Amino acid sequence: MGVIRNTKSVQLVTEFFNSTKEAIGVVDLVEKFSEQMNKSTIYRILDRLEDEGKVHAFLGVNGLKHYAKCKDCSHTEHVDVHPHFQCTSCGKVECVSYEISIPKLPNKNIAQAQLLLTGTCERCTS
Amino acid sequence: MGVIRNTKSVQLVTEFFNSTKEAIGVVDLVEKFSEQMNKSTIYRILDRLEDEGKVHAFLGVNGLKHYAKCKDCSHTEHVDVHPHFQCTSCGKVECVSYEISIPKLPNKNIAQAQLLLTGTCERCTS
DNA sequence: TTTTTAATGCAACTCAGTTGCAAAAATAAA
DNA sequence: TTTATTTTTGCAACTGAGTTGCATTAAAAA
Ligand SMILES: [Mn+2]
Ligand SMILES: [Mn+2]
Ligand SMILES: [Zn+2]
Ligand SMILES: [Zn+2]
Repeated sequence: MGVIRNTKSVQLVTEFFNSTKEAIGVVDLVEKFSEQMNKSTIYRILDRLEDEGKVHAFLGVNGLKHYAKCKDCSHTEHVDVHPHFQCTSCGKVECVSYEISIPKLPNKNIAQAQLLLTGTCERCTS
Repeated sequence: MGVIRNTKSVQLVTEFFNSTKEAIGVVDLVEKFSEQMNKSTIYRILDRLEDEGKVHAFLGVNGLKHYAKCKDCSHTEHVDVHPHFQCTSCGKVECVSYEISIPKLPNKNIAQAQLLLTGTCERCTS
């Protein structure tokens, strides 16, 4: 497909995802890079990185799109079905290393499962 | 809290939820009742029904809010932690009777788990 | 360097969801 | 039943995430 070009903006976003294990919501990303690049550019870069298998996306509790770096994914093989955790206190969102057991349902063909866990993180759990 | 008033609009929405087991997205609801009531009214009625425990809400794959009737919930006790299924072919969305096993994570206090299953439903599975 | 093709900025747009406020309807009080 | 009180509704305008068309700019290829 599209050969992703190594632009200044792509570099910045890529570097950011390499520097953190946490997931980040689009709003924060747009804000974070508001001085470096346009809103549309971020959305488009995220799209590209996503279908290249560099990052993966999921929705937080509020339905806001979040992104995090992929570990062992590629454009052709997107092995990224793990739960995500969102702290209702500090807002931190992260990937959870845990195998989701996909329930078998009669007469249904379940292709994917998205599990979103909410609660309080290590820092916020008193 | 607020004593929910038995208006014509509330009746219509309530009757609808009593008539189906499927979940329905807000867009479809707004469309369905577009001749009977205003968009804002639907959203407000859904809010009220939700915190009265009459219906429960969750987000579909696209992040669109969906509603379905509650089985054993009340205002004080909202026992509604089951998975939801969304057919990627016909768009049907429904509640799944299946116990979600909430993973224990070290130093995290997990309060809630939302599981969204996607695939093809009975009718769409050839 | 020149040519080709992809990426960007910008501004305008879409669409789900919200809000303030005056009018209408439901319930409570008289 | 009539009147007073409180909730609900319609409407129109707004918010905020995400998208789009198009002209310009920057990468990569030739
Ligand atoms: Mn993840
Ligand atoms: Mn349900
Ligand atoms: Zn936290
Ligand atoms: Zn189907």
